[in-house]
Amino acid sequence: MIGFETHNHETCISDALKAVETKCKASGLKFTPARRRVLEILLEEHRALGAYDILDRLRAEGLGSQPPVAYRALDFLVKNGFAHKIERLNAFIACSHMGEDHTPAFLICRSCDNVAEAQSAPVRGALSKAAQSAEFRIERMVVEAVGLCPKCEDGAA
Amino acid sequence: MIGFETHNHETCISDALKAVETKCKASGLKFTPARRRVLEILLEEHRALGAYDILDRLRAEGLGSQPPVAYRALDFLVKNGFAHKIERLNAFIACSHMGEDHTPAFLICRSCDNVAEAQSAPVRGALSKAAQSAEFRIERMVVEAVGLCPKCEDGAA
DNA sequence: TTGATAAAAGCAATAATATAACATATCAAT
DNA sequence: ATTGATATGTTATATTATTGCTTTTATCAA
Repeated sequence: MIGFETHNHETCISDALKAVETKCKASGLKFTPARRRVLEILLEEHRALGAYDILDRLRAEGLGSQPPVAYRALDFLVKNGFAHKIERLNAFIACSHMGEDHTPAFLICRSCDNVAEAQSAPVRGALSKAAQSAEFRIERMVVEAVGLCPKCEDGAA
Repeated sequence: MIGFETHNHETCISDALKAVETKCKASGLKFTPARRRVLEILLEEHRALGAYDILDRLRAEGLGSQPPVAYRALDFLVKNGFAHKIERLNAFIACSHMGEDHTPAFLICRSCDNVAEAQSAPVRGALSKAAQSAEFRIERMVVEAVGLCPKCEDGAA
């Protein structure tokens, strides 16, 4: 799980961008400058950003100034699995498992708002059993846990 | 799991209200008219309602006309576990397991927006394992699955 | 190369969701 | 009765998200 531990951020960004480029080319998706820049911003920050935070940065860079600019780029990224929306925060974060087909589960620190992306495959398994008995067919899942990350647990205990 | 199957709605409402009354009395919580009415509305509808849907009804009944009226009542209900917020829908629903200490998991039908509340204890178990390896301490969880309920699966397949 | 067409971007307006701030009222415990 | 804590009334505003319409750009077939 990528999340609270440190890592080489430069390669993390460039690897992710490369993976997305490849996937877009393969799928005929258009990885336009605005979409690319929004993903870069999310990757650089490496935390959940609100649409208007992103819009502010786009504005500052002359890449657009109206809400739809940000929302369209984010829609594209989310729809194609390159980013996720954290419902709890009304915010967006770059995907940590580019390319892999996955259902994410998020660990959200309530103190510093950092977000780690865990795999929710076991979670999905557990829930689908309950769903089956209700004859409910699960298509997508949102799993968000709120708590304290290691740093904040130590610092602000 | 309460949810998509039919049931006796009258007793379902009155039982829930009675349980909440009891719990409030026991805990020294004030179950005021506005709070009670909001819970009643949620119980009657038996589905997720937006804060402004609720506000409209309160307005029509002369119980208050400004957003804070609805949000305050909802905050009270959610904080004390009598209702839940469905993050995915920005909407609120009465709890189906009044009194029991539980972490809910929701099954949301994308077609009719009905919501069933399942238990997420096994889900929590699955996730806490992943969280442990990241030294993350989970305090609360949101589990929301989107899919098709039995009725809509049959009807709109 | 051009013309058709589908996707994306530009732009203005507004909708939907939620909170802040502050004054007033209620109620329970001293 | 006085205090302190909680709840309500009210105005205003903040935050998040979408609609609708026009113009531009990319794609692709003739």
